[in-house]
Amino acid sequence: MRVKKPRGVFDILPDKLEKWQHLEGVVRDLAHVYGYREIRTPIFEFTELFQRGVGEETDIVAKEMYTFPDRRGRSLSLRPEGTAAVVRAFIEHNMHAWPQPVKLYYIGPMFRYDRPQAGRYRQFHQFGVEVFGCAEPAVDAEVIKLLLQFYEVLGLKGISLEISSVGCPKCRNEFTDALVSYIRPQTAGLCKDCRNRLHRNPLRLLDCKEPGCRGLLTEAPVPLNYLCPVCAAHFAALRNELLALNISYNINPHLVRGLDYYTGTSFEVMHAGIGAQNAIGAGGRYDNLVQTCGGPPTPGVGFAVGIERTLMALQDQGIGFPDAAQEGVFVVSVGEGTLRHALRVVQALREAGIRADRDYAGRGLKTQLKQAHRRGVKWVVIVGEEEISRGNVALRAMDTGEQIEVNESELIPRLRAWRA
RNA sequence: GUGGAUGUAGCUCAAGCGGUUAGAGCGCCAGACUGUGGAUCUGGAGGCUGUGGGUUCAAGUCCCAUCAUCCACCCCA
Repeated sequence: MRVKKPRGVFDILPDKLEKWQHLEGVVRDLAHVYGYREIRTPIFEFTELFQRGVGEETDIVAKEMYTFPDRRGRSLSLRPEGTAAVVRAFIEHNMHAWPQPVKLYYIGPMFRYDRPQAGRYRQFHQFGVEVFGCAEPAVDAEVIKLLLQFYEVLGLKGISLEISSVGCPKCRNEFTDALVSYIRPQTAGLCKDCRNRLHRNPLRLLDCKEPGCRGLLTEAPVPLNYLCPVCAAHFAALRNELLALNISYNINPHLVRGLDYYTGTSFEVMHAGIGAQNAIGAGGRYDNLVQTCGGPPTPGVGFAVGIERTLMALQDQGIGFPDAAQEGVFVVSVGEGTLRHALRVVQALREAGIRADRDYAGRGLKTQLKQAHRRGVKWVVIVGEEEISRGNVALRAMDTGEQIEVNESELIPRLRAWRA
């Protein structure tokens, strides 16, 4: 039996990859302009990093990690998200001694052992930014602005931004107590999942899609009403910053992020039309994460973008990218013994930096032209016995069918002039 | 981990109630057209019908299992 790819992963073929490369270019340009520098961390880390960083109780760590022992029995895991590793690197390289804030971005594959579905894969790709060492709401606003501008540059419409604050651990504990005591008398009306959430992670009750639960929760306490004065002031200041940046948003008091490390600000960008997994980018503040991972107390804020989901959203809207057209030249040889001559022409073009290809087998002229046509090249150079005898080659424009004969030495300057 | 749908050529799909050599369109290769692409016509290659069992004289078709894909739940980007 043929070997097939594992479940939930995919190949990216050239046609598609050109879209990826365009998106990656947008990421790099934008991050650069905003003053972020790229960091690359390993694909795997000690399992403990994610247990401590992401949280042992989260589904991601509890049941979705690719975890395996290395040859000495240490437990390693493929990274399920990007932030924990960046935090580890921040600590390990003493970045707190760098000029603050430290602004980093990353782009690369992540791994989660989930059941595949629209917009969800076992190996997927994220681009994200992290800012360390500045607790100002202005930074929260900056990363949100960067996130939105990313979609804007790509041309994606129909996105919505939702923001909220889950508060610091102190506010969160108060809120959780209030929520549990509010909902406990009505436990019977909750769905099975929510009865479970009540014990494991009461916050998630707010996120339930069951109409019955939503009904019970309309009047329930929300984190925003339990913020301590500091967290409340931060959230108010963030709203002002967003206003200054002309960013429109919805406050979603039921917005809940799935990772334990979030504190305060949280936000999510959604796009309808890519299926049930409609979050295409999300993030928030994590002011305790660096310390939790063994570093000095350092505030942080960042986001992650799902690249596959973003590309899906673009496709859903029929947004094409600037065609990475098959610019280039196809060299056709005609007649006995012209293959060698065609090789020299191809080589000269390539060494001049012009994309050039040819037929290797000396097939018929018609066939070679057909090849050139199908490749979509704009120019064909015909190296034929007749032209060679005059020291020339023929240059044919495939779009107009116009064909002229030029001296071989003029070929490259001529192509260069026309390329503009 | 749970539930539903679907697996036939590279792609999109046919094949009566189980019946003889599994077809078509598109694509691919070639020829018509030994010096000119997109059109037309002709021919060719390409299949263990996802895989493994079972029922039957006979299975693409019915049954079971398994794998994969899609969709949804859980969860998340």
